[in-house]
Amino acid sequence: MPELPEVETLVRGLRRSVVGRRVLEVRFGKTDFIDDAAAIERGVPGCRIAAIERVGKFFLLRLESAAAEANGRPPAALLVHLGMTGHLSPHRPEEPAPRHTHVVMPLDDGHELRYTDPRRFGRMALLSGAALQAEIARHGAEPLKIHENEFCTRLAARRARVKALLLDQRFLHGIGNIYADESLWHARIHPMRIAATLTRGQARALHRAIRKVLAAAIRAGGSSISDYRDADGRPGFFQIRHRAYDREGKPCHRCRARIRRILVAGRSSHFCPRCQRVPRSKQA
DNA sequence: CGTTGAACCTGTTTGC
DNA sequence: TGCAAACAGGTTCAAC
Repeated sequence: MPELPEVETLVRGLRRSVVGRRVLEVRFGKTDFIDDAAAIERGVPGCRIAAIERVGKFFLLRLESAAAEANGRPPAALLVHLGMTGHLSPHRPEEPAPRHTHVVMPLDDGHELRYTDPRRFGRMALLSGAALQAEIARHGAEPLKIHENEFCTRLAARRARVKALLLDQRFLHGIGNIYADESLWHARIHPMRIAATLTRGQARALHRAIRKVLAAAIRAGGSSISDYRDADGRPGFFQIRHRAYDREGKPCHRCRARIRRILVAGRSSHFCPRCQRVPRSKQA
């Protein structure tokens, strides 16, 4: 569910509601998606949430603790990834917790921060210092920050299918299946095109399309396909502006040809067979 | 380097 | 109607 725009929307909501709050306690349901639940149980209670950042599809809850400072330990951060079905938001304790609520953190303002995730493809880890740096370093550039020239240069060096590359978090950090398909539609590029064979103009168009799509999606509060909600429980609205994703058989908004769905990099890929021409060579 | 398929897990939708 | 298969916003790993 959550790609960069959804995580960004959630981060903005959480900044208003939980930054500055102190975590009183951490309670767990299932913990098989957590790197080291015992470390979280030990290290998080008593900490103040000093800041919340988004890194790709990750949340970074920066923690401040008097104990760590006194011992000269580097500040820790709680890293959270929502996987396919994760959700993170504050609630009143009297509000019944839905099924699959696996982490509950009561805060000093009477609310509790809950992590809910039916499939448990998400991830949570308490990291600091070198381990935190390493985790961030293994991922690629932020798609809204990378410069056009660098984007084009890196694309030109790769023989992978462009869709596979957009989904590769070491190439760009934060794009998932929805925004890959939407960006390729806007740039009029077939998902199976080999990255290095794109013309400079096409590469620039893709860079521009990614920026445009992500920015518009953030303004719309993300895409709600079935269950995504922001920190205040409201759905996003970008799904009504999808041009390719989940539109198999529906008319292309540019040329009315029927949107097709094929498998690329093991993922459903939606594109317009007329606007996004098949690679000359073969395939698709 | 790159691709494919499976695995992780639960829920919902689709097809016969 | 009912059950099984297919599919889902993600990531990782083995095998080729």
